[in-house]
Amino acid sequence: MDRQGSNHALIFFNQVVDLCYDGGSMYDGVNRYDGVSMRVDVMDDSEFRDIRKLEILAQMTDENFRKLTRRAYVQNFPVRVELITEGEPSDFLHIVLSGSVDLFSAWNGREASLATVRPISTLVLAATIRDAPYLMSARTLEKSRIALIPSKDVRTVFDADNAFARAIVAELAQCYRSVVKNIKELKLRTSLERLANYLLRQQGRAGGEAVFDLDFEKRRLASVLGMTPEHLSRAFKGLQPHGVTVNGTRITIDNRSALEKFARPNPLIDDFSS
Amino acid sequence: MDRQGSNHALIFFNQVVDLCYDGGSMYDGVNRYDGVSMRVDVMDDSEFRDIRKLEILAQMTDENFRKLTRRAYVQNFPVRVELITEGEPSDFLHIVLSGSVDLFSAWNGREASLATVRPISTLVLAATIRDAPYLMSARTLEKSRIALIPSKDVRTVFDADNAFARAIVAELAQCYRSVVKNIKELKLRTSLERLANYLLRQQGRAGGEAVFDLDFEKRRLASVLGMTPEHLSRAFKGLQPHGVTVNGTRITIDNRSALEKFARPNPLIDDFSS
DNA sequence: CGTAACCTTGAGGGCCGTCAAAAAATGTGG
DNA sequence: CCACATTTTTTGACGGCCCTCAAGGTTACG
Repeated sequence: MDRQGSNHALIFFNQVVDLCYDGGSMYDGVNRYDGVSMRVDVMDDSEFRDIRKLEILAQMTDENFRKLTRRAYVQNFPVRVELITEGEPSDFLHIVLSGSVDLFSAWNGREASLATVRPISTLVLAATIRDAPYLMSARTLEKSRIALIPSKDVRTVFDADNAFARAIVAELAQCYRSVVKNIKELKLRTSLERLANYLLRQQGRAGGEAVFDLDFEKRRLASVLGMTPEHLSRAFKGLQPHGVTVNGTRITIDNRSALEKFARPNPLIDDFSS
Repeated sequence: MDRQGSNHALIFFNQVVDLCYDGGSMYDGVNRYDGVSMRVDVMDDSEFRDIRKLEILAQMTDENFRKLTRRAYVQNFPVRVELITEGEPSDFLHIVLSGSVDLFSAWNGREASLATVRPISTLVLAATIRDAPYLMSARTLEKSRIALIPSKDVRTVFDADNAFARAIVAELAQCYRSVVKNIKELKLRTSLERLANYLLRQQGRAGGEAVFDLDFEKRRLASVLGMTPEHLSRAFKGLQPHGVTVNGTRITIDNRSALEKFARPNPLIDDFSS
């Protein structure tokens, strides 16, 4: 295992040159951001273990795992770096190891957040599998550590390793279902109802406490929920009669049953697990 | 091949008893609909060939195909029959052989169309794979012929047949991407823009003719596009300045380039193929 | 401590939904 | 094929939801 790690180290640094300092490379735009340099690292043992824990990688053979990670590398990105851009070919499968990433899309001068990706999971799996252009762009929401696996290697191993292929099906089916829930929410609920249900879900994730913090800025929350920041601000006021108090990013749910009565949460829209 | 067909015939009729006339079966409610009886048929040779053509079934071994279709059967449904109901366990993988099916969802007294399924493709693949409850309901839009494969058999063969598993990944990735496009459309476009782009797509499907017919009723189109029928009626008027004339279900696009200028179609939202 | 984000608040207006009723289209039984 | 009932579509009036623009307040960060 140690030797693998060392082998990779060399290859990773080759990749650094290719990917970060070459003129025409995918990531050459990164250095725009305040002159912050991206640290590119070997994928060390603990990271190997982290990645291996990913559901889609856990069951595959060691040999195929090695094939998959041979040309892979890990990189640290500062906040607000655009990792991928919609419309471009999907050169890499990205795996978020730490931090968080915003998936968004733009059209005709407008922009909308579509999802947030947290560790440890993948970006743009579907695009990689279909060898199709990205449908969404991605940018870091905070300092993030991200593994990049060449899409071609993913497809090669996908064709060779049945456990990997099956794991990907499960992951994709999960992703599909979560997007369907998103559409249902957009088409069936008003913005006030979406906010109310979001707060209920968030409270659940925060351990059910009556007081908890929003886990990202309101401007983004507005976009995720499909509304403007101004409207979100008013929507919070609109939930006061239903037992919600807001102070900065701190939310207090004084009366959960009242909020539930208004929000009418539904497992077929709000459950993340199934 | 003939012998296969005959063997299945007997099994199908056993299934008929189990599924259509038993008190507690999934489909016993079907006969509610105006006393119309569902015709349940053997899956004859031509239908075998049709199903086999389905991308997700084309590559699998004959033996696994037999396993998959052993307990499967084919049924004719009249218009407006609810085939599946959201929240119920996914007992069958449905394959639309002819006709068309509306996928929709309801919450809190509201209802929205989410997609239309046309031959030859599957419903609820993700639910079947994950052995999870349906997220959407489905009803026939017209007289339809539908094959039903027990979900358990799908999962069994999925575990045994690698070609099948891979084909399902491709199909799921495709479905995922199409749902993402749907979300982008909802979040980034106004209803007028959604209608304009829908007309451009529809014109393409109709062979590019300047005059073509809508392929389903306006009430449903409104729901698919995320608006009310009344608003759709006004939206059509709103597109007149952009070169669109409407007469009943007949659409005339007098000035495609003007419409495109307004609609700004984008392959990352409007392309169905990629 | 100052700059630059972000958040809030107000005013105004456009988009879009609801309700109601008339017109048109569709389906049904004789 | 016609007459009738039903459903769909259209139109009008109205109101609420939600966006835009602008300004002031707050927070975060160098």
